Amino acid sequence: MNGRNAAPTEAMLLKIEQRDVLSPEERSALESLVTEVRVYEPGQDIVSDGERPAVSSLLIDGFAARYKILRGGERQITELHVKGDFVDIHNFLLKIMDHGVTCITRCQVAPVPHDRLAKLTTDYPHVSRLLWLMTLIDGAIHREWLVAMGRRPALAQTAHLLCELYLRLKTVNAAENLTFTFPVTQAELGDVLGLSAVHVNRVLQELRSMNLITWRGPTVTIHDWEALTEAAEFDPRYLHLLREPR
Amino acid sequence: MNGRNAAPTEAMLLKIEQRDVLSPEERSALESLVTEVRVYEPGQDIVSDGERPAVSSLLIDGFAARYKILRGGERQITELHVKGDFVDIHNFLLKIMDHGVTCITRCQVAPVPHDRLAKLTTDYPHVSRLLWLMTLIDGAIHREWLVAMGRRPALAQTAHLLCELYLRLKTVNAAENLTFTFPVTQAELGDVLGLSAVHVNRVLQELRSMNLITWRGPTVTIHDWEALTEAAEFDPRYLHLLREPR
DNA sequence: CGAGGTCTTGAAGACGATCAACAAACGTGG
DNA sequence: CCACGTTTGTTGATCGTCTTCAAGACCTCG
Repeated sequence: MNGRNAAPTEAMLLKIEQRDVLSPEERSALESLVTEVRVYEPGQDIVSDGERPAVSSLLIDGFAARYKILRGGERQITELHVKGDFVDIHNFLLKIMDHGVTCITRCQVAPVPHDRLAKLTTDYPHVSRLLWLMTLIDGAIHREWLVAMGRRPALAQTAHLLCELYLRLKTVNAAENLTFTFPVTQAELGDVLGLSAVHVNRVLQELRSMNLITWRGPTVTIHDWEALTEAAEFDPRYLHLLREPR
Repeated sequence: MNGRNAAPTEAMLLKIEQRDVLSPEERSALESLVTEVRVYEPGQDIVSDGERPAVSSLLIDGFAARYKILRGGERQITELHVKGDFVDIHNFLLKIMDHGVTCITRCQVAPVPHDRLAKLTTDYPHVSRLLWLMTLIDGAIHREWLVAMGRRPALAQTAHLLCELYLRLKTVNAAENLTFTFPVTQAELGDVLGLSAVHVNRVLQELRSMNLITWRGPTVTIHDWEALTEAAEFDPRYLHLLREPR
C-alpha cells in the first residue's frame, strides 16, 4: 500500500507495539514467523468456510474480509482486515473455519504453520498473550459493529466504520493526514454494513454533502474528524490503543 | 438454574470439556480458581464500562449480558452469558472495560484475581489455550450475531438466538427436552436483537402462531427443532462443540 | 386493592429494500 | 488508441419492515 518495500512483519509489529513493549528476542521471534509470502487476487479466498487449515495467515498487505454467505446468497462481512492482521489465527485453536476470508484487493499473505505458532506460544508466554490480545481486539471490534448495526442509523454506522478504519490504518502507517486508500465497491460496503448497495450510495452522498468526507476512486479523505466522530458517536477506546504491560 | 447444588465450577468445566479433554491436574487447577461467590441482583452491573478490574468474573449461575449504551440512551446487548461463561476474562489482557456487563437475572459470580489467572496460564499452557479458545468462541458468536442482524429478517434472527441459547444451555446441563428457562423481558430481547420491544412482541407472536415455540413466563419450549433451525438458517458449527486436541 | 412494570394492539410514519433504468468508469482486445 | 463490454455508480419510484406513539389489558407484588 505504500511505495517502499517494508519488512513483511512491519505492520504486525507496529500493531502489537501499539499495545505493549516487545523485547528484542520477542521481536525477532515474531519476525521469524514469516518465511513465505503468497499473493492472492481480489475475490480469491485466503481460507474458505469449512476448511481445516494447518496454517494461519498473516496479512502483509492489502484488504481482506471475513464473511458468511446465507442460503439466499446474501453475504455479510463480519470483519475487515488490514495489513498487520492475523486474519485467521483463530484456526490455531478453533480448528475448523466457520466462515471464509476473502481478498478485497490484491493481498500479500504469509502462511504460518500452526506448529510454529505452538512453539512460539510455549517459548514466549508474553508473545502468546499478545496474540491472544489481538484476537480479543477483534472481538471488541465485533461488538462495536454489533452496536452500530443494531442501534445506529446507516449514516452513523458508515461514519463509524470510516473512523475505525482510519485509526487502524494509521497505527500500521497506512494512513495519515486523514486520508487513506480503501478500494472497495459500494456493494462490498453494503455487505459490511448490512445495507443494500443503493442505500450505501445514498449514505455516501449524504456524508459528502455534509462535507465530512470525499471519496474519489479508492481514496477516502476525512475533512472534519471532529464532526465525523460526532456523527458516528465514535469512541476509540474499544481499539485499546494503549501501550501497557499485558 | 436447577435444583441440586452443583459445584461452582461444574458448568465451566462442562463447557470446556465439550471442546477438549482435561487432565485431572488441569481440572483441579481450574476448580481451584473459585474461592468466593458473590450474588448480584437483576439490573446490577458485574463490571461497568471504563473500569479497570483486577479480577475476571466467572458466571456460576444466572443470565448476564454485555452491553453498550449510546448517547441517546439506547442500549445494545452484544452478548448473552450463561452459567459457565467467563464474562470478562477479556480484561485479563484488555485491561480497561470498553463495555458493561449486567445481570439479567439474579447471578452468582466468582471473581478470579488476574494474578491467579496469570499463574494458571503460565503453569498450564494447555489450560491457557483453552481459556483463549473460550474467548474465540465468544468472537464466533459475535460474528454469527452480526450476520443475523445484518442480513436476516427479525423472525429468523430471533429464531436463531433461541437455537443458540438452547444449545449453549444444554452443554452446561441447563436445558433439556427442547425446553429452557430464559427470564428476559421483551424490551431486553429488543436490546439483544437491535429491535424495538413492540416488534419483538410481534415476532414472538408469529413464532408462536407458526407453532415453533411457546414462551410462558420464563420458560421457552421449542416444539419443532427442525423447523426452527430451518427458519433461522441455524448451523451450529460456529459454536465449535467438538472435542478435539487444542 | 392499588401501583408499576410488562405485554398487547392499533395507527401512522420513517428508514431502508427492491426494482428498473441509465450514466460513468474501467479494462480488455483489436 | 479507440471500441466495446462489463462492472460500478447514480437516480427515481414503489414497497415493506420495523419504529414510534399511544392506549388499554394483564400481571405481579407490595
